[in-house]
Amino acid sequence: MNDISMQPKQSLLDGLNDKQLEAVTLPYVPALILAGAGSGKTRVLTTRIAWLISTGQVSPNGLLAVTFTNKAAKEMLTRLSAMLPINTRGMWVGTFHGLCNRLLRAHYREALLPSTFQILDTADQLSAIKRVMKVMNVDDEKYPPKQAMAYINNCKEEGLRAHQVEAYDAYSQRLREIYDAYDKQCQREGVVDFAELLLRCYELLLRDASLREHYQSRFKYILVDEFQDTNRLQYQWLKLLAGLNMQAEPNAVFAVGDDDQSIYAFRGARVSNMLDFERDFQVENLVKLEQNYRSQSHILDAANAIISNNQQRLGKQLWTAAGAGEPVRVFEAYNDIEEANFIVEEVRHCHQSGLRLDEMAVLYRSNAQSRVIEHALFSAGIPYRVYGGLRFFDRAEVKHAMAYLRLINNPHDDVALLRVINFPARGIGARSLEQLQQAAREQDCSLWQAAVNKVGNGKPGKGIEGFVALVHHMQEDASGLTLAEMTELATTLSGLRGHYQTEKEGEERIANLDELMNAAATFIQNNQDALEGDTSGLIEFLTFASLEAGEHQADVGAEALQLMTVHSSKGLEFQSVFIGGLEEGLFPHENSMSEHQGLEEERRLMYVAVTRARKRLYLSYAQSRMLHGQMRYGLSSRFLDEIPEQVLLRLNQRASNQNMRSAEVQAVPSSAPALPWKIGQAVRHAKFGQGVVVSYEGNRDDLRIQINFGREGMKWLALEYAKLEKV
DNA sequence: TTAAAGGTAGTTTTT
DNA sequence: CTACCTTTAA
Repeated sequence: MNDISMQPKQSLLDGLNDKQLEAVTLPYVPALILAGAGSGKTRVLTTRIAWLISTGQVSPNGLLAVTFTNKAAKEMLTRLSAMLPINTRGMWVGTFHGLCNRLLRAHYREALLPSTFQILDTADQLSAIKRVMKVMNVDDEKYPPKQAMAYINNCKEEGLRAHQVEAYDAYSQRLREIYDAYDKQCQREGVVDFAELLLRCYELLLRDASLREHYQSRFKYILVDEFQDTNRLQYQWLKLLAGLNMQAEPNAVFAVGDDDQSIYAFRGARVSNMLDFERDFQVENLVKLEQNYRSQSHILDAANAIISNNQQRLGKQLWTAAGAGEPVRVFEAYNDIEEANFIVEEVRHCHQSGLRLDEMAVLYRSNAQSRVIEHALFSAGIPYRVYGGLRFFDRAEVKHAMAYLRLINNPHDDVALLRVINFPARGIGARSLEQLQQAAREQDCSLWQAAVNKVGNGKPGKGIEGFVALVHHMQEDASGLTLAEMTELATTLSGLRGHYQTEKEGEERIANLDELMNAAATFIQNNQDALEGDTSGLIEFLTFASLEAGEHQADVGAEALQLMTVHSSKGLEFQSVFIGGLEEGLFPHENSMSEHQGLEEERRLMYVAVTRARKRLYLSYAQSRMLHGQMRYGLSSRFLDEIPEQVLLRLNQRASNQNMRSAEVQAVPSSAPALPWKIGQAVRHAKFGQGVVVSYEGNRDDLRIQINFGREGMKWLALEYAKLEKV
């Protein structure tokens, strides 16, 4: 079956450093690879797979490699194809969700799912939860649906079903009831949410011993990317698949991660899984990849210095063979607008001296910060690209078209039905929908079944009858068509196209519907051999759309400056990097202060940001900035103070805060009493240290002053008693 | 059934 | 300030 040469290709291992080589050629043992930023992590992971296969230690289908994003999985497969003369299609390389989906499709009966089961994305899930809550008569003021969704997802990510969750007070008991009812509704409608894919798969393997043993003996080698981002359920799943405590020897799990780059605790990631892994699997091979091939040493010095302030670390120090390079540039701006203008100017300089725009990135802690920067870039005529907008399959018109396709696949999919039963409008208002839902409840059936029971096969025209006839019509016409033709059918017959043609700004939407047809055709082309002859590939395409929502931004091609949050910069690298908004309260974000280990996560975030830069790094902050429609005065971020002064180049330093501002401040409070301190004035307090005056409250007799003390937080002080001195 | 008005919240995000 | 959601009115 595999006619691969048994001798290791020397070229495969060429150019690896000692540590990388050690990791790649580890024997059949559990291993933890601590891979620093820019240390060649992906290379080690893929070379390990290629080495295992080409030396005949395992066949391509005897290993499983799991990642978090489709991008990472795709990257791995591409590199593998380049290294090995094999067809990588069919290999178990994919995301947690993708692999679980694959397993559930293969064993849908054992998993108690219909063969047509569909996947709910976040928006679908929220609307499903709202529906459950309405049926249960839950007060959505007291129980916001978003919160209920977070509760449900958290439970699932902890591996807990409703009956396993502890709930002592009435409030959480109610949440538990919602969870239970929601799960039942999903089961009834044949849909699963993202977390369900994993939990369902985990439970299946736990319950079905023969299935479990089959996969345990098949996947002797398991490789995990970004291990620091795994949540509890994902780790449990891995342990189960590896046969930990079930076999004499667990399978060889090769976990690659970087505790210093763990920035997703807020969505359930547990860095502690790394320590647990070391203990649970009795790891004797901890390999640290510390040589960095990306940045010059001033940048690494800054990164190392920052991260060394964290207590909870496995410990690691990046180094480079490249030279010291340029110093880290620091700019203090008067306000957010000046900061943006500074960035624009520097980008222009770099660009003029030959650096491509897409070799530069502006990073920020929160999306709101991009506005001002975008404005400045737009005025300067510099092309830019913002990451993180709507993705292709998330667009409303695409979701509508997909809902019709879902109904062709399975009309009992209530989420899909509700999305389009009256879109385009066909006279089914809230009233008739209410009646339909009532009927479905009474007959304990899907909305579609209730609709059919009511109107039979339906007649063309308006209302529910028309809708039933439409879906029947689609289903009949769809048989025998290719996927692209089916998509065409769904968008025209439904009236979607017609609807957007009459709409003012419908042109782009029509273009997206056309693009969807292209996507369908491309999908079939790319998956020809994976799809069996007689299927249209509809189910597979629907799954693809849910699991891979596509690129974040539209025009990937053009050369443009890259704008993104620090989170979305993870894994990327740029010649020049700008990190803006380095102010207490913004970065580190004030909300993180009250979170458990929140500051350490912010620091890791800063570490990720700094290590994106290859040659040049700019750090900037503003003395004041517009936030929530209010002027905010902040101190510079503590992370700046953590960088040794000798690697910094301070481009400017303002003597003190009030100089620039006095003129403006005097004009603001017309009716305010004479104030001893101006807004923006830097002050010192005996207990809280240095801070900045932010605002006042009260009248002459009872005047209170708000001061931003940075790391001590925002304080209100009675002016009468507070002992303040000017700085 | 749509449009306008009002209210509210406002870190980070992949699947 | 502004984007988004819900309610309310035509």
